[in-house]
Amino acid sequence: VKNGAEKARRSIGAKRNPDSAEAILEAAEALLLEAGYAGFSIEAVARRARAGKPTIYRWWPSKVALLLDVYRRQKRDIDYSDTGPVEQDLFRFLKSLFRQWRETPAGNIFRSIIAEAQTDETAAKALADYSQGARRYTARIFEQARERGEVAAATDPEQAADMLASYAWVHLLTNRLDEDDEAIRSAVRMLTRGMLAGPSDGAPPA
Amino acid sequence: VKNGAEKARRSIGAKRNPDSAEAILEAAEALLLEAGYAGFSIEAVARRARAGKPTIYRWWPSKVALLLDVYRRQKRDIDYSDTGPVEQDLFRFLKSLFRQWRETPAGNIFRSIIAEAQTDETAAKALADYSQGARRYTARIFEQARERGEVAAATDPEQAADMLASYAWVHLLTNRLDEDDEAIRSAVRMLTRGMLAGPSDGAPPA
Amino acid sequence: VKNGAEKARRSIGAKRNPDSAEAILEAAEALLLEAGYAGFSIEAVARRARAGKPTIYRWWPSKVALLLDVYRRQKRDIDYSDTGPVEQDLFRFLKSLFRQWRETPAGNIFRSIIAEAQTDETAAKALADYSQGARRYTARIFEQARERGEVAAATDPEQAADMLASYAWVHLLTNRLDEDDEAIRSAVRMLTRGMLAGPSDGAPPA
Amino acid sequence: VKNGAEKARRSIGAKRNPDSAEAILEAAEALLLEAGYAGFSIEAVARRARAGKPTIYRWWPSKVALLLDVYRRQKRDIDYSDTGPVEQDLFRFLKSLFRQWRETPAGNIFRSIIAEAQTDETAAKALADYSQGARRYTARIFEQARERGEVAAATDPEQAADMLASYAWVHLLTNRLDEDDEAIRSAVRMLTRGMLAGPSDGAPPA
DNA sequence: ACCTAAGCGAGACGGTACGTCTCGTCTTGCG
DNA sequence: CGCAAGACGAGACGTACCGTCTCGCTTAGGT
Repeated sequence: VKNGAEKARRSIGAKRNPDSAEAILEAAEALLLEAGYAGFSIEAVARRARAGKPTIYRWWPSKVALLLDVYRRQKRDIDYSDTGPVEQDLFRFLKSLFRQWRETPAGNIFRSIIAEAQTDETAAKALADYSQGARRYTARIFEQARERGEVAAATDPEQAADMLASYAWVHLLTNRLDEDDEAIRSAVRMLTRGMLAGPSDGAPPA
Repeated sequence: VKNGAEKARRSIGAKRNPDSAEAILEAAEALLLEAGYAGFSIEAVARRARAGKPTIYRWWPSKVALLLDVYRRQKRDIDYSDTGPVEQDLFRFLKSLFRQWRETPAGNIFRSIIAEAQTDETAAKALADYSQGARRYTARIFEQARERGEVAAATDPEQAADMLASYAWVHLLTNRLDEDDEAIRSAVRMLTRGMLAGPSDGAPPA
Repeated sequence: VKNGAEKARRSIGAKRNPDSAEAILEAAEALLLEAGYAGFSIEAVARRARAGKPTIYRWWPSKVALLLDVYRRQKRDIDYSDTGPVEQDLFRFLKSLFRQWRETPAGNIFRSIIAEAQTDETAAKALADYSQGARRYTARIFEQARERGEVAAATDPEQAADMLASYAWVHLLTNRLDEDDEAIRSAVRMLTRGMLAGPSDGAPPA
Repeated sequence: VKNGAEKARRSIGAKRNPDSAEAILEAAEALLLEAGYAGFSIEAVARRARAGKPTIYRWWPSKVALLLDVYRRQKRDIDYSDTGPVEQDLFRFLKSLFRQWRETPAGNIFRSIIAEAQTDETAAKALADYSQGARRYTARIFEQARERGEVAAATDPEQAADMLASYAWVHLLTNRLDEDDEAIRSAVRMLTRGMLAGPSDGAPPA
């Protein structure tokens, strides 16, 4: 990224050197992009970033913590608009999330994180923390809809966000991010309107 | 399983020794049950099965192949009853699925396969095949419900099964298999009735 | 040594803070006493002395320099009495030397210096200087004995001191400082009377 | 040593590959020769021998064990002849030992071993075992002399060997392997005849 | 009845990565 | 300018597995 002949980074005193953090995150991202998760090791990141391993371990207690930081560092371009109607909001959200996961390294990084969490206890914890935060954030779409009176007062926004995220995660994990608009809309419809037969046979009551 | 003092297995001539295969699969399964995917290594399986590593590599070209064999060997005991009402069927299904995942190696095995599928192409293919089959199978609950007129004719059973499976998978992957009955019932309700506000504020239209 | 709750030392201006030097030397000494040379690292000394590593490096350019300073700081309490008879003098000398090496940091410090001198040129020089001095000093026991006519006029006091010191050093280096009195007396006897068979079969000629 | 393009060594079955052992010992020796003890690390040996670190740890439990093996592997050209007279035997022994220590890597290797033993517990043990063996071996010179009636029956051969070895070790450790013949002869004389003044003033009783 | 072929357990091999330790250098911010 | 503090790049430590190899054995099946 910089010129290869750059000077070795040094300590800048008894505080974190942001250059090192930057170099480490960049190296991690590049490795994930070039060689996938298989090529991603603390050793390799250190080598590429010209950083000492202890420097990485100092700031990222585990591989996943680093991975999550790389994931977070991706420029987000997710459409979280919660202006309603809710079905439109959800469609836009899923559409833009799938696109980002498809077209940037973010998707593969997040897949790696989920995979790692199946092996490593601390990874599982880190993922749980992260996904709870994300869930809470997404829940705002449902909260706004509830305030607008669009969805039933009894709806639990977090539960709804959980359901929504599950749908997205599993599509990511099974390489099905290329669903067409109709499939996504249909999934949203099931979440919002359910599937029970009614007077108008499942049409929205209103 | 057998007595610990058993004789060392030997070759039974120029053909595969089924006792060894059995011992290897059993050891693998036990490791997955006891320590999860983290404790699952060819080295550990060989040690526990008192088998040579080459014997494992001879018959299972990769870790994933062994994993998949262990998975296939699992006995399923899931309640797929589709007698209706559909919400009851779904509740029973999730309940028994979560229990099996919690109490047998199946959960850890399945988690492992999902994790491995993020890296390994074979695993991805196997997972795709398997999950499509499972989805189709689960879809029967919704098909039956449709035939009984319980759910709207427009409901896509596979799509519904996909949604249901996503909810289950993500709970497995994030160590949330211990949801109480009310949470499961609430998730089922969201799938079946949706969340939109109606004349009776979210009550089922019928 | 001091109360653990003491305030952090600070600079006392643009000159060396003797408190820090003192704390560093004390910490180094304590570490050598407690854990031997294995536990002696600049890192550990700094930690224990609550000093910054650069402070140590500022005043002691190398590990060896600090080691030598710690050694010089040791109080000696060796019985150098040269009143005769010479075998008694030598026995008392070895006895008190072994005791001091066993019971104070001096033994570990000296071992460390010898070890370091095998690698480090400065240490080798310092050790050579020191040991020559010590040899000359010890030689006085033999000189006095010669003046008293106790030992042969041809005896080279420095050579004898060298032999004596060698015996002591090697016992230090091989953890054999706990020899009983008889073993020490026997060693002294070999030095003084030799081992050749004589008219009275090894008895002193006189 | 061999041509650099040699094939990678492989396992030769469930038993030690002597080629690997050889390559490791050669690499270790070369490193000690070229860079001294400072450049000697398991890591470096493995790199140079094109061996895996575990292969080294499998056969040499510690750095010193390897070091000792390298030392033992040196072609020995020590004159252990015990034909008498004993003073001649001892002179020849010391002379040839000093020469070997001076002119081959053996001296520096042995210095390293002694140094390492000051730090590492297992090293100390290994050195103790080795030096006891060597002492017992050297003691034979004195035993033979005793059988010939040359030295007093009360002489303890091991004690004498200890004294002799101490003199040699300390000369090695303090870079004094270049003593001239007279100094060595004089040291031997002190061991054999002692220093006490006698009727003939220290002359041999016989 | 012999011989060959392949499977078996065992375990060593060259590697790579792990997470921790200490090294000696550097900067900061306070006094 | 000295000081405590502590981050930094570097690299060794000893361990765990990886996937491959060869050994010495055992048995089955073809001749």
